[in-house]
Amino acid sequence: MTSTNLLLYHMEKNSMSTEYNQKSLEEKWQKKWQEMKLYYFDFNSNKKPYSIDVPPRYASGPLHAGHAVHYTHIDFAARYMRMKGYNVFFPLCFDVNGIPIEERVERRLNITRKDIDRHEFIKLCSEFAEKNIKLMTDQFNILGESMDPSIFYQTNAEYYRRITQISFIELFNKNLIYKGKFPVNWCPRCMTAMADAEVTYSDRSTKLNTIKFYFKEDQPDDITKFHSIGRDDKGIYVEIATTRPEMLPSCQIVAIHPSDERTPWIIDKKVIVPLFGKQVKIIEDESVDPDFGSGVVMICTVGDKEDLNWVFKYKLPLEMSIDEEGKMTEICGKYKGMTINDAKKAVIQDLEKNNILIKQEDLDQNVGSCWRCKTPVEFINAEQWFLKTIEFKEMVRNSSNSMKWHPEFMKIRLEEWIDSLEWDWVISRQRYFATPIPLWECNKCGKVVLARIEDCYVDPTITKPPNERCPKCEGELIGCEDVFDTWMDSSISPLYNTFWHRDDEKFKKLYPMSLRPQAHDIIRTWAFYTILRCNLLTDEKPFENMMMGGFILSEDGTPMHASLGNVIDPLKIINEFGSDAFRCYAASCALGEDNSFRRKEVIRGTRLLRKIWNAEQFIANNLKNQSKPIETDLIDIDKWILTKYSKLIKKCTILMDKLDYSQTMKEVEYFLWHEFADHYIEMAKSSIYKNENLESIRYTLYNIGLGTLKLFAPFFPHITEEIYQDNYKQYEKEKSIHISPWPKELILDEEKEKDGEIVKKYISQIRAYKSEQGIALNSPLNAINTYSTKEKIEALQKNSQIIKTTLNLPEKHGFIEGKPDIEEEITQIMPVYAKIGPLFKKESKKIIEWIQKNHEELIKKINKNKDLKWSDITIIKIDKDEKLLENNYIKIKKETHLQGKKDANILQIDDYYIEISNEG
RNA sequence: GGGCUCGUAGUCUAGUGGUUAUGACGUCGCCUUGACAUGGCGGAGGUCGAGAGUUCAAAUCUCUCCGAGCCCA
Repeated sequence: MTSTNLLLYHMEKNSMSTEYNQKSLEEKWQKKWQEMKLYYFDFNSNKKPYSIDVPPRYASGPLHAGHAVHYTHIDFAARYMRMKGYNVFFPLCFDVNGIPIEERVERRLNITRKDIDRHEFIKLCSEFAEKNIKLMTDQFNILGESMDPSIFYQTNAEYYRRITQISFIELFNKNLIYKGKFPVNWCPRCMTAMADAEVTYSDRSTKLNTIKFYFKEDQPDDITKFHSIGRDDKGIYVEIATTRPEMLPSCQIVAIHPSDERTPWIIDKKVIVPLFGKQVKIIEDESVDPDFGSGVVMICTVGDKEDLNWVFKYKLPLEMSIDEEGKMTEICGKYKGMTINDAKKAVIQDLEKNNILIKQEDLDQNVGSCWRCKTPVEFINAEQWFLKTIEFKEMVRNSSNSMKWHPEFMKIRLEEWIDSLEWDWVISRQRYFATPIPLWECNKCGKVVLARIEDCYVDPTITKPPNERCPKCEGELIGCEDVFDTWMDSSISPLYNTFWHRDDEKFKKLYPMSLRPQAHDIIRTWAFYTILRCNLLTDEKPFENMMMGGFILSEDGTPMHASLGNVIDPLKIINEFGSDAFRCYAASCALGEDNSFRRKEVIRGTRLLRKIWNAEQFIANNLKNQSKPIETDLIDIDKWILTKYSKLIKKCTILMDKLDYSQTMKEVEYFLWHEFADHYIEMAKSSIYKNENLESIRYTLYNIGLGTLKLFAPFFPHITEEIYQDNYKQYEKEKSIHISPWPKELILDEEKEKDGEIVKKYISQIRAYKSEQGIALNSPLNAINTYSTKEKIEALQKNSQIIKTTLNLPEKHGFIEGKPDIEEEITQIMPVYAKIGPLFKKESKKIIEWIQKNHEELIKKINKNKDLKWSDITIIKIDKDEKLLENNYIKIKKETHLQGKKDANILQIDDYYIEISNEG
């Protein structure tokens, strides 16, 4: 059967009975939770707040599997903390400003933003984003996320941008903002400045062009003996390799490595830039790679970051050959106004025509490009606004150190980024759909007039300045047309969330926030900028805990890309398997590690859910029409399982506090399935059918049934709610499992636990034996006696009733200490390395070899004396004398020869001997 | 080129120094058993990426190399 057929089959089956109909119950609860307003943050509550700085989802399109997993992880934390009694602050929020949305709109309408009115364009962007917000709000709901829509925000709203602007004004007043003319990364397509953090690097192939630079002065003929120096009818030249011939007009110097054999001959000489006739000097510099190209390089302003270093080192003039629209500038003569690519082609053509181009070779190159549109970035010397960053490196580092990172190693990424920072943060962008920079400038003296805090939000392209004329020179005030980098908005999310500048009392209560969840690819942006800015504005860290999600890869372990067709749509998965099952996969993803999408984990989810359903169904059948079970005299086996259950709760609580979801779910799953269902329920049900120990068993079923359901609740909110409502709510006061308290440990009885483990293993081994023999578990087994060690027999005797009932042994079955009529032979002595190793260190190997060599003799001694002493190992010199077998220095293996009674067989399992009658 | 993470059965995975490596999926065999055949019981399947080192003892610690992913230059 295909999975779809299977699903249909079960859906049909389910509709006829009380079985688990996943899909309809998930939809039902998603709707009901909304009506119940279950997840609202209570501003009047006295409960301790647990506040989550939720990543505002970027409103450029629907959620993919990676988002779905990340938000589900956050939901685990929110649901857990709610059950732990916290007042959970879990806002529904969206990030809406910025280039990616502008870019989508431009592509969709096939326009650039300059083709239409600025405010018309902003409106189109806003409409596009609103559609996605609505779509994603539904998706969050379908995923079962418990976000609070009453503390909703979106970063393009005036109420949010107002806070961005106020934060800028405060930073400005603290003298941390400055305007500077500085070469910045520039995307010629998006026509805006970009921060270093927005530049991504990718491989592409290009041409390396070798060009002749003629010497200005005559050179001695000898010089042509060196490589890459030649002569033709126009004179002597040096060869220079470049990938950017269109940048020739801004060539400033030519450089060669000091140890190059040609250096003494050509240093300080002048060469002529081809096509442009400009004279430039040859200098020596360590950072030239002598093996690249001809070993002689031209330096232009500004081709890449390396060029920029030269600019500062040699104080080169910042002549720009490319303008902000990616076109050639004045200095490019006849190429002026051409695009970069057209200019490149034209220059190469002209070089060829003039016999200046020597050769063209293919070259693989790593180029910086715009992280959104992938256009290679250029450097533009432009006036931009900066936030001082470099001088606060230590502050950010200290702040990060005062947080708890999950996982810890992710902190290193932030530190590495801090160490590598060289420039302040360019916060201005020449775009439209973003928060306006709230200032005006005098067109005469350049004085900056800031907006008044009480006036924000303002749009200086529309709003009038606070003063009509420049307060200094009476000049005209021009509204700033630049807008903020979108990270300026998103990196104050902790301030917005905690009512900074909106409500002091709430701010004091909520700041710093409890948890910042995010993915590791934006550590250098969102995490870094948030820590920087919140510290600058509040002198305090923005959050206590950092939860770093990994990447979700496609099923084959490669990154998901629309172009590769390997993108996983979480809604398709949910449609097929349900969202609780999808959440099972999410829970299986370890924090901070990259996880492939594993359909198996979703399938594992469907099975686990059904197991939960069936086990709870069994419990419900035994609680029906009864009053709430109360604590009573518990039988030993109930104390066993309740002790294990209590230990489970303790363990899971620790794991959840560490945000270790995959391990928590594994623990609960194992307990429910392989302790509670496989063993306890098997024991309990035969007792129930014989009306034995009903009160004790019902108490246990109730508490473990409800408790494990609660442990599962953060992971599987739908199924747990359905079962809670049907089976438990009538006895409990909370209207939903998701606001009920996290379970507590009930009893810890080490002795009963130990006995219970013996009973469990005994029963399961006999059960396996029955299964192998083709005997049903509840069919009678005509076993007369069980023999074993004192410890085990005592444990079995204390639980004899439930054992006999479960296995259907005869009432007169005896548990007898000792052995039946058998012969035993010791066949092997096994040294225990963990005990012998630390005691004898380097001697260990010798001793162990000796024991193995002399095992026959040692076996004889054991048969005689029941044990060995150190003195029996004659190569050892040791003062103390211990019994080796008793103290676990050695273990023995025995083989048993049965002397069967006439009318019985003896079955040996582990160290049990079970006498089985041949009759009946 | 640098940093971080990962590499364990056909596939995925647990495993912070103790020699017999966990579990799941798949696979093979047996079983209608009073919650569940979407179940139960059992079996087969491993040079723990490669090599070297530390140690009485290494999947585990160290180094080198190889491969994957992410981040950065």
